Amino acid sequence: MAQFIPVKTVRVSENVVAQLKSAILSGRFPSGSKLPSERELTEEFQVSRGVIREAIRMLELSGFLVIRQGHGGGAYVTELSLGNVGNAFLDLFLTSRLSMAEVAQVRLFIEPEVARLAAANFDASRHSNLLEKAEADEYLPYKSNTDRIARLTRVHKVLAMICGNQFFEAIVRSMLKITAEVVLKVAWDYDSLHNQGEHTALVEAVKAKDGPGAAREMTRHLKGFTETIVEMEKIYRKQMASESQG
Amino acid sequence: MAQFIPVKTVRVSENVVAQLKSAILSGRFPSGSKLPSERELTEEFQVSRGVIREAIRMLELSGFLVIRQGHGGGAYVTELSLGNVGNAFLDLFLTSRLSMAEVAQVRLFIEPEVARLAAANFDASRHSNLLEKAEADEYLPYKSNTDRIARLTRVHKVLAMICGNQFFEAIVRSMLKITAEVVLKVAWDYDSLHNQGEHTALVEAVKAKDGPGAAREMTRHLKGFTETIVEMEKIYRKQMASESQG
DNA sequence: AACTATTTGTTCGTATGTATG
DNA sequence: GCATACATACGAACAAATAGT
Repeated sequence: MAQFIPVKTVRVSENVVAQLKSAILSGRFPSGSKLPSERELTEEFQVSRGVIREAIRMLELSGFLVIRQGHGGGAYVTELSLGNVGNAFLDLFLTSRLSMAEVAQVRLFIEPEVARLAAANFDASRHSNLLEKAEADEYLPYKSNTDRIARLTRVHKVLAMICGNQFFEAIVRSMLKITAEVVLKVAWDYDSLHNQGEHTALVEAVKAKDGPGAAREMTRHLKGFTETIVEMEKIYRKQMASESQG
Repeated sequence: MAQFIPVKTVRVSENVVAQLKSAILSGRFPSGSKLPSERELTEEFQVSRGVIREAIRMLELSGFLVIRQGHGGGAYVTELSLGNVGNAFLDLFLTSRLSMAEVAQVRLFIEPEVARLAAANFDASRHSNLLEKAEADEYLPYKSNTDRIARLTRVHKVLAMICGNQFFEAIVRSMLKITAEVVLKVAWDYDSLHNQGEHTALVEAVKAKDGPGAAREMTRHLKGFTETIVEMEKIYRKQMASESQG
């Protein structure tokens, strides 16, 4: 006898999410196009506006939509960003599911390979400006701490982009995001992390398309502050714990 | 003159999300505890139900909450799962932002290292049963294709767990998720991917705590089907494209 | 610079579904 | 079976933002 499958009472908003998502994936709503307005969607789906809004909120959070208010506004389909995986990783770190020691171990293994690939893939005409500017900007005056961190991580980001593998790029950016979170909140002793010209040899090796050299320099560079950043995590965790008391 | 910063009109539901999230992170709502009911939250935050629901929906999607209906139901705080990053990666793949070639390149680089770490970290008393069972189950009869795929990936998952770094584990599981998606939808020629006993040498090396051997076996194993899986992606993309027409 | 139209943002009241005891 | 305590869903209204006239 054929088994009956238990009826999974699925939330209406989940159904709407699934339909909209598959419509987007199928190309019916290409990147840049606009979804029907909330009121039109209520008619098409025959559900209330609250349901539509929940669905849109979820697709917005996943990075499929950006919402604009007002005349000509609405839900616009957008290119998925590599940054989204970073948010998921950051949440794991925030809940102490991931430790900085683990992040550091992965960085030490992956980033030298990324540097090697970047060197192999380096094309002076396309990448020179980007890379040189990233390094040159590092020690220019900065406005805010956020700004400061952004500059110190830029070389790593650019290399991840040049390496030609977006999976690697997403991973690297996630690790940088976690590292930045800690450094920013601890706000302590940035310059023990980076000496002036810390990235120079690395950048030179990449520009010379010297893969092994770039990998070696990246390893040296990362080893230089692994212990520091792991120490910073302890302070960070304490800080978070005490903030929640006060 | 001090620059004025444009007033960013933040959504009320975003504010609620931020407050709830920080309350959870602070430990005020530990894993397993229950948030106040929607109606109570309405009173505490002084906002409407709809806003509360949007906020809860977002926190649910991020993996912080599970919602249960009925008496004694409500929003329960839950441990964040490593699987969440997998969803973000899968979305990137679904939107063609990521190719299977990129996934394969990362797998070939990372999984041998994971195998090496797993071998180094292997503790017979804790891991033997898990690992042996994972391998033994591979060629047992299976009920569904989903079931089938789950079994073929189990050894990889177990090794990622044993390796002792959850960042690596999250990455490996993400790559397996994408691979499984393709294999499942193409539903074609599973057995060209895995010969009987494909994982035996790998598992033996790990049990012998032979790191380099485990890494070598993993490399051999992955090389064996890299081209196949990249070919399968082409079929997969075509299939998706034609489905959206019909 | 003011007006108007469109669309999201937010609220409230109400009704229904679902699981526990 | 029934009461209770939840989430789920609906509909009508008004507020706020934004682009064009």
